[in-house]
Amino acid sequence: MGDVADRVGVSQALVSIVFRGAEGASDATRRRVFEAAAELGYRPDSLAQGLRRNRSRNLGVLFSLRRPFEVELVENMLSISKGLGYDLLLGPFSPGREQDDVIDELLRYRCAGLVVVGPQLHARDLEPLAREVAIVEVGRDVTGGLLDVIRNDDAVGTRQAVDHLVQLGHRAIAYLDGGDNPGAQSRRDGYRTAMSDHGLDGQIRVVPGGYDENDGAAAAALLLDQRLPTAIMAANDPCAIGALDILVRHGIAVPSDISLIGYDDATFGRIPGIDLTSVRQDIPKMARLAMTALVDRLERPDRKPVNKTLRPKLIVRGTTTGPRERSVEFSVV
Amino acid sequence: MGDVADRVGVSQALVSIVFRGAEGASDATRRRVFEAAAELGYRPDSLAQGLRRNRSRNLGVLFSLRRPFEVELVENMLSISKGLGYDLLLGPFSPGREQDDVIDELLRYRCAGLVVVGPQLHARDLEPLAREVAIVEVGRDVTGGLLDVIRNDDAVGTRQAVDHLVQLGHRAIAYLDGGDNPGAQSRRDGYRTAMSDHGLDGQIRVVPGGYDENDGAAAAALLLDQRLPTAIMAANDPCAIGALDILVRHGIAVPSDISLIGYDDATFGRIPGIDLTSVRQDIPKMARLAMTALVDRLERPDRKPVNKTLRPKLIVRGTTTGPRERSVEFSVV
DNA sequence: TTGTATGCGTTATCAT
DNA sequence: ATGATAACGCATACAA
Repeated sequence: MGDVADRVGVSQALVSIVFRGAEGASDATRRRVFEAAAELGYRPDSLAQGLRRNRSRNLGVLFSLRRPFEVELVENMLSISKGLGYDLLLGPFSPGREQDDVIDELLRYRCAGLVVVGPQLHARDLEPLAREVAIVEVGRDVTGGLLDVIRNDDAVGTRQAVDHLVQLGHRAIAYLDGGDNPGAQSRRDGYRTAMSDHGLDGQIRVVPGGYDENDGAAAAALLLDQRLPTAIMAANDPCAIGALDILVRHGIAVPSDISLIGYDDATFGRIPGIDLTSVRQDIPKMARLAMTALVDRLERPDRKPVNKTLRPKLIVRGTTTGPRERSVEFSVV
Repeated sequence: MGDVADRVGVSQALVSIVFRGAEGASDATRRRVFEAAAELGYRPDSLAQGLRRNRSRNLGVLFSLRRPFEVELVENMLSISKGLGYDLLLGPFSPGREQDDVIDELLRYRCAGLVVVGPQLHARDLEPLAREVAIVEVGRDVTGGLLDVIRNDDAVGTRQAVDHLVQLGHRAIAYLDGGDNPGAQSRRDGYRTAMSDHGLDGQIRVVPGGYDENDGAAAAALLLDQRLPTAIMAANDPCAIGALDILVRHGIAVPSDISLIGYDDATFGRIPGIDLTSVRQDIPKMARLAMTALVDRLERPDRKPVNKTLRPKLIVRGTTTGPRERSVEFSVV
């Protein structure tokens, strides 16, 4: 920065003003500073900036690189935070790097706020941290004390899916569970309650599964050993995809033999040929809410925690249709 | 840090020594420093550290969050860089953030070295930068001037795949192309040359495609309008998966009707039910080579550029088998 | 083994 | 509108 100042013949302070877009510099000076900077290939030093600024302009996000839903969320957050004038540092979980490690690294970079997406530790482990940094949880099932929470009404989502299937005439509807992943419990509860409300208690089947293709495939394999349902709901899209592959490879056509519904409806990871009926979470909106909640909290630390629940929406596509005749075989509870 | 020093009753410099693990502090002091730090919840400030150290301990990696191969590479690099004592900053491409922007942000954080994975700009655009920071390219088809290059012998990979299929009796082998993605040209060339070497010039069919499921599905759809081959090679795994879904949905069984081979063999994104025959790139090894090349260059800036090409390995799994009888129909060139 | 002093690049305060 | 100067948290050279 000194070089630029020398080149223009002004003080460092002025160059700083120009680069921050702060007031107190003539237009002529601004132009000359930018010119000189371009010629010298000058680039502001984020490290020094962060050090000097009392309140850091760094935000961090904890997530899993392997979950399309989270990746898409992060992509949205990246552009939003840029618009808000913050740097968003990525803190991916990876083999051997658990939540604590990632948080630690992010904090070393002076992140004043953290968005936590994945599951990992329980929310209560974050509460103490919330006194140190602003924390927003996304997609978890918690109602935090000090934490802001942006979540999806997962139970409503699975309920919509059940309603849809029942309306199509299905009764034997199996659920491929999401285990202890974020939102999984609500989704499972929503399925159970909805089935019960439709008088289908006897048809409730929750198959152990998870959030990735492996889990879906394993769950589907379990189903194959038993009497098949006429419809399957999966805890999320990758799970549905994994199940679908197993089904198809065993000669079971979707949707003519079995209807299939996923959850998330992330555009990334969506396989066009499959055209999966799925429960959509409004990812761009969740990203925006999370980032604004975080920034808002930084500006007003004593604001009372936000707890925003979004309503998902079933997107009907090509993997659901009415049950075959053989479904009658199951209809007797 | 001053707080810790006060608490223990020593100077800041000593605390610094202890935290860096440098020599010059008694064991007793070390213990007391760590104790005090734990009590106060002290955490070293990466920003200040980076600012003070002349040679930064920050590295950066440019990649796409949406490509499983690259994500897996990055996951490996994360743990490796940690072991080497460097921080690896993530610079993901995302909608609206092109290569130049990402590089700029990484450089602001004083990354002394960059690993560039994705395609985006051509290598010649990086050459000028290479005087400013150490740059390692991974997976590209370039032979750089100032840049280190770690790559896979893509042509050998597709050749192995062709050899395998020919050995099984296939002749009508179509190739779903990767467009202008990294490595795609070599893979295509390898296919062409291998086919030619087997006297199958007349069977060469390169279908326009790309590196994700969408591309694979679209390419497969094109194939469906024509006479089907007995085997399909895809430019990478997602492309193969996309094609597979289209095939299966049209009642074409894999491998009994058509054999299918992918490329990359990343464990992440691998769908267990599919059991795809694929050309494996040794991702952990590539990650290690890239990181060590980068660190090595930082320590010896004048070292002449490394250009390491790894040999891929065909992993035969469940999607390839001998052609059906009807393949005879194509066997007359 | 330990302490003192200086500077990294930037921002912010206070002058001018 | 512009300049001088201190301070951010830390690492390092040097002195003790």
